[in-house]
Amino acid sequence: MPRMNDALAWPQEGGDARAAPALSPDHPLLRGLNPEQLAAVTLPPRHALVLAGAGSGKTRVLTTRIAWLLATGQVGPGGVLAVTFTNKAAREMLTRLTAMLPLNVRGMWIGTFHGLCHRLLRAHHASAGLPATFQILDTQDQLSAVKRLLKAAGVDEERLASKELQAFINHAKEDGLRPHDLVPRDPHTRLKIELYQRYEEQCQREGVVDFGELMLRSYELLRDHRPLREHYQRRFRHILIDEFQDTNRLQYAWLKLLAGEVEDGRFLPCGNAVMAVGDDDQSIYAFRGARVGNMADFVREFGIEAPIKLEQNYRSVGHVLRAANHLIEHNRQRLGKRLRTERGDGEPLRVVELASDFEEAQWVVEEIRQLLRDGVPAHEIAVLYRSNAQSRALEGALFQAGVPYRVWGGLRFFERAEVKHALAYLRLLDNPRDDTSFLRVVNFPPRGIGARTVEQLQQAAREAGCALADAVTLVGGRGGAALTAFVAQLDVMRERGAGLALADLVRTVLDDSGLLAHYRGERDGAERIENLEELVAAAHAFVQQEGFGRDAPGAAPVADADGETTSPLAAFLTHAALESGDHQAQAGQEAVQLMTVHAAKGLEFDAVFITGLEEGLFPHENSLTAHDGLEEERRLMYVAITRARQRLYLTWAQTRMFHGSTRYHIPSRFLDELPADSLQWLSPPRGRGWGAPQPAWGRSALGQDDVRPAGLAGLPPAAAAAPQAPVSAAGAAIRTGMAVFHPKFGEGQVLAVEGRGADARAHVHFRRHGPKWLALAVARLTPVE
DNA sequence: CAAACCGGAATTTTT
DNA sequence: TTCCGGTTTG
Repeated sequence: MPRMNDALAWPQEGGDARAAPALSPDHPLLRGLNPEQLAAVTLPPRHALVLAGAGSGKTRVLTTRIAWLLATGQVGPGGVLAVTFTNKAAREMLTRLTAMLPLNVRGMWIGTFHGLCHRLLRAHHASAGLPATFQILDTQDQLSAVKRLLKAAGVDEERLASKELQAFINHAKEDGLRPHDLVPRDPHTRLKIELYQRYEEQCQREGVVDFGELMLRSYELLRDHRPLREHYQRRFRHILIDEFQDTNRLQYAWLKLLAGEVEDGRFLPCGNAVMAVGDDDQSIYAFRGARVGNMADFVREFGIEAPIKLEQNYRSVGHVLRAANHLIEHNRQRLGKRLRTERGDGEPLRVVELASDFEEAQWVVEEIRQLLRDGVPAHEIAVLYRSNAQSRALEGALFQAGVPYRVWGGLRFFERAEVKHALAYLRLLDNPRDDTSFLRVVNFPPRGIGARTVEQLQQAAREAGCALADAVTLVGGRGGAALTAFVAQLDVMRERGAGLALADLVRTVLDDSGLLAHYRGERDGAERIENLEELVAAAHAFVQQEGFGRDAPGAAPVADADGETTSPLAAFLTHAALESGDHQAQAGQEAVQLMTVHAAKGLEFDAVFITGLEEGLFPHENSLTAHDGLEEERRLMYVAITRARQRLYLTWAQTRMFHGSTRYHIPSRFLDELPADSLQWLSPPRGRGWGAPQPAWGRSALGQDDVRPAGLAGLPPAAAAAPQAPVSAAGAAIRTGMAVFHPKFGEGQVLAVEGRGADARAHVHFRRHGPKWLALAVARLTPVE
């Protein structure tokens, strides 16, 4: 336990009071801030809500605020609590802060919700009812724990899917609810509550906590231990939260506790100040428990008179912002905010309609090649989509064209199977009761312990009420012997590792466990071995970075910032669990970036393509049933638009492969919600057919780019796309791009041909009658020379 | 124990 | 269509 009277926080007590602050507005820290930013940075100590629009310099404000508070002696490093959602954001804050001020970063509480909760729980594990060695279950581990539980309870997957139970548990925790807080409305819910209860018992027995538990347990720790709570309430004079719109119920409750709430809505005047920074228009994580409503609640409960609005955008040109503002005004539930720029109009958004997802991909790639020829760096080009499945067509086209690209998403480093196996061995060294890890590697690499034996072991452990590792002697026969040998092997590893530096310990485990040997013998094992080598390197780097000292023995206790002790191994395991690592070794830096709109949040690019702008896809059909689902989709579109600095493309395709069959789509309603005079249709505007004044699709009609040489391809979409295989109808081969004649509709151009045989259909734009789908078996279409 | 086979599901994601 | 997980088969 840290000493409760720590000379924490504020300089008056810490004895490091600085000279009277230079409060003049020309203080070097304040240089270049606009009036709103300045107001936020220099606000006197009181609660505040900062509504920070996209690209408004939010991170700068947050970090400068902290720097300002420190530099002016209003608070010491120990008195600041700054919370983010991602490690990346926390890291960035720290980096920028240390660039502004010479600081001892180690004493500062800047981190993710989960990282900080973890820190609290480690420091006060006994009060929280946790063993000192408790370990963290990631999502995968949690699911296997749930599956195991269901099996033990004799509930089969038919009756209750493991994923459903997992989601149930997580949502309950996000709302701060324990099993006894839940009311069973029906038998199914009753079952889930019952299993939630048993899940908790299982985790407790095994000494593991899932992500939700980190949050909930530390909330309860503060709630139920008054001296401790008051200690931290006194300590943290300034609490800052980033991305406040993404907080869930529990996270908000946690913040309120630290801010001095004693009981529902009643606050102790403990003199601290909470600065919540967020953007309700960028709230896109309701599906994982985020509650935009926390912003309005915050205003009410913390007595905010007027939020500080950061509406000056430093990222995008006028047309982009106008489109974003216009779109988001279709949402009803908003705090209200309007982005402005001083960067000039720039060029209008380019809207393109294509016949199929395939042609969309082709078109995008052609356009990308032109951008590259114009000198736009590849990493400044992003292709965004609503769902991951859409990346396939794009990847195919990029690959064929030889354009280097990088897809975001997929498995992260610490989530790879081989890495998880290695980590499971390491976890068992620290905590032999970790049954999830035990089961993961008990027969991996294969060592003759089959399903039957494991079954027996689980049975025995259940009956004895002990961990699997402690039950091995209870299993007889050949299986029992193999199990005992396995546990003995772990013991040997533990002993051998005791005197080693972390990286050497990891290497020893890789060898002794047989993992390396196993993958060496596998055909596709090379990459896995590389990753395991990478793990050794990561352990080494971790020790260096965390300052554990080069020669610190693996098990030697090392003091952390608050005088707590953790072994390097335990710290490394935490690191692996809380920071799942990069998305993939970046295959070549200079690459076009492909990602979902969600993944693009917080990023910016010179040129952005938003693809798949179709009803059912974006907005996604599944979202329409959810409460406020459409508004969230619209916010998602808002996020997508505001990623672009200069040039923004919006594409949609009439047909798309969806679950293996072709689906016909109409354009997204979001296209209709954009200001027409900020759009430049590169294909015929919908509903106007060819009769309308030719807009077009020529270079001449394009917006004048005042920032970057335009030089875009301006291709006619369908005509430029690769011709499809001919489909013959009534003897004549109808192909994409071809001019055709129909006895009733007259002349037109084929935009797409799809299907085969009797089902073959063509999408034709007729001069007089607009776009039509025609069955080739029926329609009398003839090619025009 | 690995390969082969079948059925079902297929937004979005960080910790 | 593709991917995953589960089961069956060699």
